[in-house]
Amino acid sequence: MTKILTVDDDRHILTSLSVILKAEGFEVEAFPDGAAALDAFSRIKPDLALIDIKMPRMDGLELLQKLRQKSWIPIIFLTSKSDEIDEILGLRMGADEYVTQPFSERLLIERIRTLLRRNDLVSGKIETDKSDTNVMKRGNLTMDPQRHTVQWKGIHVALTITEFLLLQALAIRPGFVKSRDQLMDVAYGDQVYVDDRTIDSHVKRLRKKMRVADESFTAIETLYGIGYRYNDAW
Amino acid sequence: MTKILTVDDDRHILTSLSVILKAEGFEVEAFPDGAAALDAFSRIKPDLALIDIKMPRMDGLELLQKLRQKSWIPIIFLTSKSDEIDEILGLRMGADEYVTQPFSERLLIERIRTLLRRNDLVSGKIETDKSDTNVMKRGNLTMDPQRHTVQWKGIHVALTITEFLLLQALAIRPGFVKSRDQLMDVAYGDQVYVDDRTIDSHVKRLRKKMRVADESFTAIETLYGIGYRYNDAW
DNA sequence: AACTTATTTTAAAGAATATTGACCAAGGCG
DNA sequence: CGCCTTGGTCAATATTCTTTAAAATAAGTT
Repeated sequence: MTKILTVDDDRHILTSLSVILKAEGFEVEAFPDGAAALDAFSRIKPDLALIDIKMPRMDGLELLQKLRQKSWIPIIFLTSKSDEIDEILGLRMGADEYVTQPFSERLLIERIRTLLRRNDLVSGKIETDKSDTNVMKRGNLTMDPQRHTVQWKGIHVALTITEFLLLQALAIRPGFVKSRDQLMDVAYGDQVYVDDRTIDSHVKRLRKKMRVADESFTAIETLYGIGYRYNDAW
Repeated sequence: MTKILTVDDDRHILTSLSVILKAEGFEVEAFPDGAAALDAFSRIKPDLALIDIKMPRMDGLELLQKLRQKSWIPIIFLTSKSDEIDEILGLRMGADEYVTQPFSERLLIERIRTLLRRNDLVSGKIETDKSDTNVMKRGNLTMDPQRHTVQWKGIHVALTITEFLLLQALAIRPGFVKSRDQLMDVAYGDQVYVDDRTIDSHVKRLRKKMRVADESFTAIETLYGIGYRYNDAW
């Protein structure tokens, strides 16, 4: 059964979400704060997460980043209309979708189903190997954020954290162009700024390491004047 | 349901628009400024946008340009009678229509319906694939700004940014002539000026690349002394 | 047809962007 | 501490793209 993780400090919203989702046949695991959700994450192995962007202690963006170290399940943010700034950041940092509060029930469900469908399609449906939820497969690429391991065509490739995050940022939506700024955000979080050439440098190292496993590795494309794109032919 | 995005810094107008549009059975997503609208755009996936041309921070023209990087939904500008200069600019830059304030309710609705109808006709109705955000289809042409991909009759064609923007500017309104100045504005934004021959050069390369995919490509027509026109026979 | 104007094409200079190797700084760790 | 890994920056080089100029062709005009 499809499992959804919900995180919101507002109890009311949390229960209302539960009701809605359960009515749709989803299994729901609800948490009042990011820390608790994070701890339980590996045990629960949800298929999708619904996260409030504004929370005390650990906010949604921070949680997003931490979760992305573990898994690349689809993540939907709950935001209020006025949170435009966070919206930008969240999107750039690897959230998949947004739902603004107060949210329409129908809309929310629709978004969830779309994302689940997309993920099934992309990962090839079979890969949803429940024994190890957080292993991600995209064509020839396999990444396990927990163990920090990467395989290309089954061959292990040792990456540094930055390289790993960069690859993850690229591979999370195959075929989509990412500007260097976007990649920066995913890999470093906002605030931090590095030179564009630094990204290039990492891409260079990434490609080089991948080519050790596969001489004809070309899955990371350069789009002149735009950014990079991950594209695994398969 | 047909979704309309509205952007205006005047709250009164924003609400009055909402009332009018909702009464007509449209779904409305309203934003007080360009930045917010832009951020939310991909999530909302509107079928049409109504934009005030005069706004603080990011003005309508700037927003238009940014939106055109993402989508070619019909866009209507709200302008005051005295904004003739902007009108010209906006038209050149790819807006579809104008409504001058104070606007007649009937007129506005009429314009909206016309544009929606046209768009349905042009895009062939079915193509409105909501699941995949901003893919644009015009007859044999498919463009995806997020992936930066172009297909002609299903065959992939690799374009540079300028070529991409130019093609987009042409294809956004099939059958309508665009002067070189207009094309320039869309591709570069106003301010920047390049020689007319430069446009020709790009058109030449565009045609050449398209002919690789399709030897008999003729969708970009030259109108002697006037400009270029995109016309996909279908 | 001769003339004028506009477009296409070619070729090449010029600008912008990307790649790469080298270097240095910071931090981890024996 | 000294060694090693990693990450960031720089600068030289390579690549790709854009623009321009000029010649060739085409289209409109008288």
